Amino acid sequence: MNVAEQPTPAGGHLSSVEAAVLSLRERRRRDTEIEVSSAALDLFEKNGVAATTIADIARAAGISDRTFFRYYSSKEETVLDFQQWFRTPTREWLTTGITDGPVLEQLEAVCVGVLRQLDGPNRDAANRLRRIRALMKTEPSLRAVSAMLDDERAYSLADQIVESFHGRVSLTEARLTAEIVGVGLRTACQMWSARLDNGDDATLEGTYQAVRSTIHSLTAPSAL
Amino acid sequence: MNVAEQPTPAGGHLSSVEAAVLSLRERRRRDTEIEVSSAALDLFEKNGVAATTIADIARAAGISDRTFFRYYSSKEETVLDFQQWFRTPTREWLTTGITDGPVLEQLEAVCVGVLRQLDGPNRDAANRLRRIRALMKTEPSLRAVSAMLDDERAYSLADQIVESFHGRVSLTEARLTAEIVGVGLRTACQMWSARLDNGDDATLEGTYQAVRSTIHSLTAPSAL
DNA sequence: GTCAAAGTGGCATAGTGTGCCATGACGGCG
DNA sequence: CGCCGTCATGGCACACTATGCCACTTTGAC
Repeated sequence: MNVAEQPTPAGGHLSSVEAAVLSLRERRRRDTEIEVSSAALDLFEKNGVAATTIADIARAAGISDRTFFRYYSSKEETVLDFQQWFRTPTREWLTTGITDGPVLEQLEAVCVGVLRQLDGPNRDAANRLRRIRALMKTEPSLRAVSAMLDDERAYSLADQIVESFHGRVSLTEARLTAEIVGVGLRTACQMWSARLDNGDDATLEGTYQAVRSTIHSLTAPSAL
Repeated sequence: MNVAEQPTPAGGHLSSVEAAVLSLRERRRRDTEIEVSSAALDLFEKNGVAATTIADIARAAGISDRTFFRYYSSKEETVLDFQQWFRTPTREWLTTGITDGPVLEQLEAVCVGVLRQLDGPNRDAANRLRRIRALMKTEPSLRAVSAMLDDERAYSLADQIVESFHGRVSLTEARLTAEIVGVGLRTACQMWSARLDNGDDATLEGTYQAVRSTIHSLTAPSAL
């Protein structure tokens, strides 16, 4: 697992395992993705999301409008693809790492692993995440597309869980598990970003743990 | 509260208190909304969402394209406005009905009240909800817009909670509360719709209670 | 009846999203 | 090296989405 040529690429994409053997084409695609994503983020910060057109982004990234849509299906997605960070670890868990403990805890452990990466070795990824979260505070269209993507991800994650757990988990449980983790992650990111803006130094992992325990205390204690 | 002229309008909109004194303008607007919403639902069921253009809907509803955008900002929203059913009861709770019990439970009680309406006196609203849920199973764009609206609603609901509870609830708790209830409602609607498709007869309220207890058991029991 | 406010439709225009096709680069193979 | 299937790109065309502007009508208050 010797990652030499890309000591974490500019965009802040997680350069975990997959950097192993990329063909030239794949590497160029990766480069273009980073170029587009990073150009878009700059433009969004400078002019706002609404005032930035796809043509602007494409020009700044050195590609044609037509090609833009072969990479992303909307301008908002260009900066929201950080959600992919969870995809590979999740797939690995589902294919080889399942234990017989509670599903929710296992999934949370996977996420904590990713967050720990962001707190530690993957600072530029975390910085990019922070810039995006800052934008999301003032850009409803980013929140909208983010909600869309989150939902789609939770939807398909639930299906994968049901399949991988082979009947031990109902679809309802899987859906709720996926959604609860999603809510937690989203909220943790918001809080983390807010705390950093206040001058405090918070970690993503720590913030997520706090959120987790808040969820716990909200749902559990009310005797009923 | 004598509702004479509209014994629950075609579209299935909740005709609760607000039907009291509507000016002519307001009533015509309501009528147009129902006309559009109902025409859109028919077209979506017949031709699919993607194949239905805004021009189609507008023509079917007897308005111009330009006017369409003064009612809804996308074709998907025309059928997803049922989320508004929760708005009035929620506002009433926040302005006059707050107790000092746990926030989550209070909000859940509000939602259960709405669901009970749908199970009982407001059958046509429930039927409309079911048609929409059926569409959502096969129409990703509807799910996408729905996720967008849900998120926006949760976002603003959290702000309102913080304000109304005047410091007794943190923003984080409010956000999580709003999101958890949202997740529960969404999941309950899905399950309810799925059960009806299976021939079982489920109530929205009962399904929601089941979801609620599943959330409870997912988050609480893992000792830790 | 008069008038301000609001709703409506038509027009123009910017931006979004996709199919189609020609061109050129990649990568395997003889 | 040179051939060729595969893939990525850019340009073009086209349909749809979305909004601003303006003229016209309706509503509702005086």
